Amino acid sequence: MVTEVICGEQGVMMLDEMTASALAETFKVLSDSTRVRIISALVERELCVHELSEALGLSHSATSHQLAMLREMRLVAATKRGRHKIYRLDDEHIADLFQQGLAHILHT
Amino acid sequence: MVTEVICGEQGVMMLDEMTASALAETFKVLSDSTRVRIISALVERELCVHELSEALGLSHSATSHQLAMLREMRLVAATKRGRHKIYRLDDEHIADLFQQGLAHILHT
DNA sequence: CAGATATATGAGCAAGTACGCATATATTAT
DNA sequence: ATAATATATGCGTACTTGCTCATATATCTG
Repeated sequence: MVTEVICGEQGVMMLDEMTASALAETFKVLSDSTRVRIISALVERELCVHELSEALGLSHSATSHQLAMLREMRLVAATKRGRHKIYRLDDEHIADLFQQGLAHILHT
Repeated sequence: MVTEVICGEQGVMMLDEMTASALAETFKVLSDSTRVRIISALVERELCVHELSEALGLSHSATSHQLAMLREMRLVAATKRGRHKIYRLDDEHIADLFQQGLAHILHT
């Protein structure tokens, strides 16, 4: 008699909650179109808040809030120049994920 | 006299909202630790709902809800086998992004 | 100095999200 | 047929999120 294994006889390999949370946290950054657009622009060159908010078509406040979030996650860094604050990408990983994700979207 | 360009004199290259939204939508899938864990398990082998919910430590309902979402996005597919429904990954891209993201997390 | 410009940030709100509960359906076992 | 098992799904709820508004700080201009 053949005992067919259907379910639950082998162990399940699964990422632990802590690592999964850290990973999810990283992807969360790119899960909003505003942040995706900010990063897409910063991949090209560094920009000030004013340039970003104009390109986004959003208020300075909204833009600044998102930049604050990206700063807290150490994905962007800023340098003050006069009354401007110039933002740049400060994490290779995010740019890589962005590029790979974009490539996948476009090849479909 | 040297006119130093500070801001706003060059055009800003930025992804359009539609493409950015599509990209964000993709990353949103991986922006939750439960879904990350489900995908991490399905990368190894196909699994039924019961196995997933046990490994997750979540209710069958919660697990089923997340699987429904992944199904709608065509990232997983299911085959009914008796009273079990066996889920498997059905999108190469997501597995790639997951792997790359994980590699980045671990090398830090 | 006063006024304009550039950015930051707390509060509040509307929309979205992830979970559990209750319930429904389908399949298998007794 | 009845009970148990496996999964799906509508609803309610607690939580999160992304924006605007109001306000604050800093810098530049006249």
